[in-house]
Amino acid sequence: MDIIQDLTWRGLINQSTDIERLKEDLSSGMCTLYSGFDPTADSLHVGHLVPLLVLKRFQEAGHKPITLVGGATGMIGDPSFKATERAMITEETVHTWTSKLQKQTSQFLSFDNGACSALAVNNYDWTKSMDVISFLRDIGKHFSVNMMMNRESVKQRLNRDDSGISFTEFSYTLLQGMDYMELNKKHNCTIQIGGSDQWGNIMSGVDLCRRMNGTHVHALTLPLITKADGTKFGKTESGTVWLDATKTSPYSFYQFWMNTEDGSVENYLKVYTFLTKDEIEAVMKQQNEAPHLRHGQKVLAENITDLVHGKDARISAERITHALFKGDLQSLSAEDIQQLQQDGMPATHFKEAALSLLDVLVQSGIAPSNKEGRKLIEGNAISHNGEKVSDSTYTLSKENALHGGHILKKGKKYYHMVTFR
RNA sequence: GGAGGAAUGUCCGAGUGGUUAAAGGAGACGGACUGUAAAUCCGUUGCGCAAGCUACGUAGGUUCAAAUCCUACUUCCUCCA
Repeated sequence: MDIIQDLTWRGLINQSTDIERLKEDLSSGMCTLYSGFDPTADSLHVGHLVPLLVLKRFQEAGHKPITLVGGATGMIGDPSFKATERAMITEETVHTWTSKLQKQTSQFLSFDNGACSALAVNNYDWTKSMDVISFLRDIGKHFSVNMMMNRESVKQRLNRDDSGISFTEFSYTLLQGMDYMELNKKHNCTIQIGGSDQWGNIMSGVDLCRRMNGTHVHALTLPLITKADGTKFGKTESGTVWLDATKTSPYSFYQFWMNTEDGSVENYLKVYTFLTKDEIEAVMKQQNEAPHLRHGQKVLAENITDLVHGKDARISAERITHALFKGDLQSLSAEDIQQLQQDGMPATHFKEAALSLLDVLVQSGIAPSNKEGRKLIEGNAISHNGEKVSDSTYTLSKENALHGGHILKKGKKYYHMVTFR
């Protein structure tokens, strides 16, 4: 199975310029491809993982991947399919975020792989020194405003009667086009991949390469990952699922995948793991025979957590999971409790010797306010070391601890460890 | 620069002087059922134990009473030989 067949089978191809010619180019030797990541936050999230892993797939198939971080484009803001103008981010913040993303994107690729070694670039490097006149004359002349306005990605900004678009954001696509042209010229990069929302921006680059470099280059977009019911993917109770371990702990990350609904498991296995077709079919066979065992979810969570956080972190996450969901909390040993804390289970330590349950809930962030906390307790949503508690004057202290720790559960699956002085 | 229009809770969106902590929807959270699934059903969804407090772009004003009226400001949208 060649790389395109593999990607097709995984459902990873949404749109491409000339798939036949792309196949030819890929089979006739090493190709260079890139994908860009703009600093819109201080970390990437699970959505970004898709293009990142596709770069890896290409590298494993013998091609050269380039990760581009948008030190320049991040200052402008991509308007594609955004309902409103983005608030400006300060230059300093963009620089900080850019360097964080650079590290993150690099962890998935091999930079020591002979001709196929990955390359990491920052579009700030070739954009910062460009002057206005050159930009307008050399780049701007190749873009038709009429065509730009016809793009689906900016239509809602142009047509809605309560929003608009600034010249700044409208020009974004020129910068991304320039990136592709630049990488094509310097590194003979001939493929750009990105999410399906990036089609317009990628085409800007394809056109610019043709006009300025006289080269034929490819565009390949990946589908937007959604849940089985078509709703947005990548969010949990606590928000976005980040790749940064300090923002989303490996345990929460692992749990996110464990909670995948049955209808999406196969799709996610194809998109997010490097398991082969045969392996995935075997997993799905088991899954379909006994869905309640959640075999598919386990394989999924295990593979992705390994990839993003490493094996040790994954094993820790599994230990926590096993202790909390599989066993009887009361039977945990003192070592188990210690291990849970080391493994990174959400935890809060109090300097006091004892506190009421309500105070603990609020001060540890399990409940956002006293009122919420009371509601949870009265609503029978809180368990302490495995026992439901519905009395808000209940007090936690050394006396009712379990080997020095208190395991609180909110709802069905949110666990939090609390310890006292 | 001129003329007109808009700004409401997490989001969308109703509301044009009092019964409005603000309809409806989405989302979120909790409960039941389950398999840490989906679907379904029920409840909650500004803060406060409470009295009460704070909220409808910002700052003032009118009034017994304002999200609703007036003034200024800010931001956005539409049109202009």
